[in-house]
Amino acid sequence: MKVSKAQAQANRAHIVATASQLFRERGYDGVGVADLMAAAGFTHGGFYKHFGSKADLMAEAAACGLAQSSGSTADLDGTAFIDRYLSREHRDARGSGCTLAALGADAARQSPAIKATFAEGIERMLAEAMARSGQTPDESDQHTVRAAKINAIAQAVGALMLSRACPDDSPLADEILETCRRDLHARSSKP
Amino acid sequence: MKVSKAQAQANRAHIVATASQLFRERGYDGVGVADLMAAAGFTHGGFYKHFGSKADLMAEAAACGLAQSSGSTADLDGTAFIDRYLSREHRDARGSGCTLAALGADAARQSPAIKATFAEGIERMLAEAMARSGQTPDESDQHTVRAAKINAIAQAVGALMLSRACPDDSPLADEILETCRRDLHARSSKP
DNA sequence: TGTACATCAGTGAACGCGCGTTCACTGATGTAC
DNA sequence: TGTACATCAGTGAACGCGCGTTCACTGATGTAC
Repeated sequence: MKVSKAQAQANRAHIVATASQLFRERGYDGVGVADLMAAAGFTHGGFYKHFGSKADLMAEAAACGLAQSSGSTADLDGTAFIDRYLSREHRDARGSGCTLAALGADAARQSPAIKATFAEGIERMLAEAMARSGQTPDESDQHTVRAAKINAIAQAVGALMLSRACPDDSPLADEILETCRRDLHARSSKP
Repeated sequence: MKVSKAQAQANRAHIVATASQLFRERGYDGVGVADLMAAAGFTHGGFYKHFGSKADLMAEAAACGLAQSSGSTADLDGTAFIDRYLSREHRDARGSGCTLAALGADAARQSPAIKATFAEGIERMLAEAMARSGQTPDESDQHTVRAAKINAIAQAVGALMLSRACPDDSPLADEILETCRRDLHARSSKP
């Protein structure tokens, strides 16, 4: 049963979005092609009509996840972003959360193509963080602002990852989130 | 061919240490039992004379890696530790480097037993960081010092992970390391 | 101390299973006349 | 506009392969007499 060109394109996009979520939840090695296609509502055979290999999809899913997790928070200012990023809700919703924190460590073991996608994702998150903090972009202290954002992103991503590595009911998991949330607020208010 | 009790115990410890290194390099799903036993100098069949399952070994290897990566730097003061932790050498030597940065994201998808081991590892790294900074432990500002160390560890672990997620020759990979190194130095010198 | 036997760490073949990938087939879509 | 045919997204069986795990076997170690 063939399907219209527009439908096929929508199905493809849906597979990429589903994969992006499942990979964030279970890691690249934790999701099989058959798993993934079933989750998207298809049988596994059709996979190779859309993608050359699982690795190809991994690269596309990474790009999709990195674009979406930054885009969805573009409306927030710095303070609200920090609260949401380092919330228990975000920690417990890996599938719909930050791709950097969920798959950054996995990316380190993947192909240069995927690593390049992650580097672009970090640059985008950086650009958005700078836009969010409402700096005037007319000065040469851009350099200082960029450094501050790199520090903040590293701390936020690290805190989220470490919090997730703790058992679900661990007091340490909450302590890491709260401590870094307070510190990042203090840092962003007095530059 | 049987082997002396002492030798068997040494072999077991060697398998755990080898596993700890391989897991840090390739992730839990990236290393097979046969791989691992061959790397340790054995055939795969003997594995189950030492461990109940691969998951059991994963827990032991995590404990081993977390104990060793902190212990090996106990002699350094805060400044030297930061320089070593956020060096290119550490970034490029995942197998012998920090288990938190290499496997923290993987741990989030593993059993509560492994997560508990990681939480203990974070507590140990915290205790050592506090000892390293030479605070007098007689005050109730212990609380403030602990918060500062949590912030520093989150930032350092996040920076290392993000740097590793970038392509090998990426300027961003070095920039993240250098920026966070400078910031952590500034933070630790003026409390 | 010397001999006989039980133990058990390590070997290597074999197991079922799920993985990524391939393939012949289907049938609605899109195109040519 | 209507008819005939090529296209190709999606199906489901099948492929080889490597995984975690099991097992019968070996032979030096450790123990009992």
